[in-house]
Amino acid sequence: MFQEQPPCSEEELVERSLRLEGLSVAQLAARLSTRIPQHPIQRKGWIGLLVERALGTTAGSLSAPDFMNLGIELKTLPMKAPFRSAESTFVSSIPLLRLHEQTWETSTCYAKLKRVLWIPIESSSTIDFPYRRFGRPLLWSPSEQQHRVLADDWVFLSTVITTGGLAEVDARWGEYLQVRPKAANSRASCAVLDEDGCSTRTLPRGFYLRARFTSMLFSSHAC
DNA sequence: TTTTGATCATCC
DNA sequence: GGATGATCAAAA
Repeated sequence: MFQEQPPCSEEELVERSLRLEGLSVAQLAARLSTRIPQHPIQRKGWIGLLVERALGTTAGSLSAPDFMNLGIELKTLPMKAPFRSAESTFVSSIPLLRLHEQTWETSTCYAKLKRVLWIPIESSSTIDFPYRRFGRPLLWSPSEQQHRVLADDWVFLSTVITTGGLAEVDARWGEYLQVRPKAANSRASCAVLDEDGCSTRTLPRGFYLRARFTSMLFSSHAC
């Protein structure tokens, strides 16, 4: 199956991504000689994989930014209207047993958020899936203000988790970042230490960016 | 089985 | 309508 070679520079990646603007899902799928899954439920994550192939990502399933050599993470972003993202954005799984070894600066979360190539895609249910179009990509790094809030969120949530408070944490915590389940289903489990330091099991979690935040991010870069 | 890619479906 | 918790698919 057709796949682009990895881009050698940020400029090349941006140039390549700009060529997606205005393309429909059907058009990009045709260029990559692939078929669109029939059922909506089979399309979860499919757009992201399609764009990865179109742009030539290199990280595979590693816990690293998609373009490892460039330090850039790729995210498709469903937009229900201009500047209105429809969903939260998964950032990274939370390594519950090793989180205490990380700081914000060394975290896998920050590794992905320090530079992101956002590819907006129409997601309104009024547009048939194949006809949804890609918007103008945005190569973004957190502003000083955004960085401050993200760092605060991460430190706060991570501190609660590493001190055994995970059971209390839910998705309402955090201003820009939130903690939510990241698993095949609610019966999935992974190891974690409880508040007494005893090994137990819990639902795997991940850090997500709130839709409110990604909407803001796009409106602040509007021309 | 785990990590990636996310969106679905329900509850408020 | 929006946010939260649950879930689905591909790849390794």
